[in-house]
Amino acid sequence: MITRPEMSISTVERDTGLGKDTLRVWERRYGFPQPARDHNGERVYPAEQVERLRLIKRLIDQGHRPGKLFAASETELAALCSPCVAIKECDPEPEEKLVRQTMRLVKAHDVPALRQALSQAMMRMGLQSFVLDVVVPLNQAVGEAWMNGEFAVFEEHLYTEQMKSLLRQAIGSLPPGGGQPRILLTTVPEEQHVLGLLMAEVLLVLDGATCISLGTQTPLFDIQMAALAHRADIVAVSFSGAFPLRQVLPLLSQLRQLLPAPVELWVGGAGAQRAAAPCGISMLASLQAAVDALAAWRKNRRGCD
Amino acid sequence: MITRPEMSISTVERDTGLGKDTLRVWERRYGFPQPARDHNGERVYPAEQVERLRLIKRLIDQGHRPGKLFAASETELAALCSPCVAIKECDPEPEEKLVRQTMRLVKAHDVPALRQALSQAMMRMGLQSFVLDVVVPLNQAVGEAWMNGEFAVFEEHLYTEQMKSLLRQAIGSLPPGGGQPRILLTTVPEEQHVLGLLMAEVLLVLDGATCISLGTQTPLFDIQMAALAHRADIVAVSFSGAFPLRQVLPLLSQLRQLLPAPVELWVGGAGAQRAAAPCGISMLASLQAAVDALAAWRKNRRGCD
DNA sequence: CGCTATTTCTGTCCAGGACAAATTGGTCTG
DNA sequence: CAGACCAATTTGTCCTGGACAGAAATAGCG
Repeated sequence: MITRPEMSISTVERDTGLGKDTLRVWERRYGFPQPARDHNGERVYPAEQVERLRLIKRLIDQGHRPGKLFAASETELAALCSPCVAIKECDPEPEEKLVRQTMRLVKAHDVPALRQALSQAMMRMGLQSFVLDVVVPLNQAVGEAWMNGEFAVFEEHLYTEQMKSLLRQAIGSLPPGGGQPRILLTTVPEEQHVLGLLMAEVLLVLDGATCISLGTQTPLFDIQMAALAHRADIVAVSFSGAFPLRQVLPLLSQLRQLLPAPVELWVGGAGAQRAAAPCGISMLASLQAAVDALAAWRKNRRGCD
Repeated sequence: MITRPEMSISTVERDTGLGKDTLRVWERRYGFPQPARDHNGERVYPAEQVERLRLIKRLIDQGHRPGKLFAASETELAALCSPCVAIKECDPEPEEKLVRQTMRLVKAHDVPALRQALSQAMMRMGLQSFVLDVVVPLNQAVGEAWMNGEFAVFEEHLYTEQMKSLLRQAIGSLPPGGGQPRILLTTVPEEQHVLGLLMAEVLLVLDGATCISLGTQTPLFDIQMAALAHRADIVAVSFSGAFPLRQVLPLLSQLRQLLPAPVELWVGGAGAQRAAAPCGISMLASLQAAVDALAAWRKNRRGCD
């Protein structure tokens, strides 16, 4: 039997990523959410309101304004489900078939088949093509499916976990490569999505760079120390689409200031595509851009030395 | 040049894991921390106070009372550095040597050598012994080193990342194993440490169980849905030592209530060792206990069927 | 000494006010 | 009409200070 427990304000904060203050001020200003109160006067959020909050959060992270969102009620669904479905229709390539098959397997919870299908495709297509032509659109498709409610959170987790495992294994099987440049990969605190980092690492190692990955959520100060300790030529950080856009630029400026001038700062991920690049920071709009940037670095460096 | 930026209250919250409310109430009650104020009257924490807060948090998570901690000043250091150093002295086993070597390599930031040393040891000792006799004490040693300030955060990240990579690769190279029981592995929201889960997965897969990992931070409700969708016999969650002890039991009770009665709930990790087990929940004090529990499950199940 | 009742400790919640940064919209000028 | 500049609005976060429940510690008693 499935029960939907009611949630306290801190549980909702954890679950939606919206701060307590924000939740309270929305209630005060917009009249939503409107939680019940327990015997002690504390807010108790019904599951359906939390669901809606998650949706709203996602849309806000995409650039919508809260004021507009709280006005509409059914229109939201339209604004939500619509994006770029049309593009897919006219794309019956083999990669597209693989994407759809993968989605089906995730939905069917068939882990062995999922694993095998992805692994096989990777072998067949080669790593670079697999990452660029399959993993990228797949991530996007999974993200959209989650937003539409077609995927539950645990299904997205399942996919992510399998893909992480696969990419890590691929990286491990590559020659360690002690070549130039030395690239430090990580994310800032609060950003826990690592898939983009892994994809980048695959491509960069394939091109002979030395990658040192610190995983996610390294404090800025420690990124600085790590860059020095590992004599990194480049520090690469990634922001997912879910990362609050407002915080991106201040964080990058601070990090840029912390790093020595000769160390380049590369920024990738969906969050990077929506922010303007301050001086001294390379915003990479795609993974291909990262590969290009690597080539450019080498060309430039050869000229300098 | 290394600069130590001053932090806003939300930065400190991110960095220390202490809530804004807690920080403010500590200031009000204990007089620490005592941040400066910016032109707008907002708190600005010096880096040294944040450092101290991190330490205090760690000690509180270990069971110390805040009231005592705020009283002492130099005595803390003693209470901090002391634990179980003595035990190490009388343990010149080969595993112990490997642990120390690994610590040295992390400290030297020598990624290739670190990778090779761990990989070699894994091959030589075999997976099970490697996990039980090397990874477990190594994790503990790294944790302690971090607490003592011997390791920086980024060094701990580096170690964790390498170990995750290694264990994942090991799991990938094992036969996928479609045997009984089917075990769903994950952590609750807020708990982002995955190493314990990976270690458990290695041992359980080695013993022929089918493991489905959802990675970290799955909402309870989704754990429930995943358990049903994957027809799990067992749900295993892990709590690190850094997880607020107070929240463990309520979360477990709620999860236990969500899961069907025949599905067992196993709890591991340092956080599990310090909590009493409610009815219907198995607290596993060690990884060995997990292996034993697996054997017990099989014995019990054979009797039932 | 073991067990219960009371007190202290401690984290989290609440209300409602304030403010700065970002966005929007309007107006004026070239 | 494009673009620059200023005003109004929106919006997230911070603040104070009070309250309270549950855990831990202490006291009291059989």
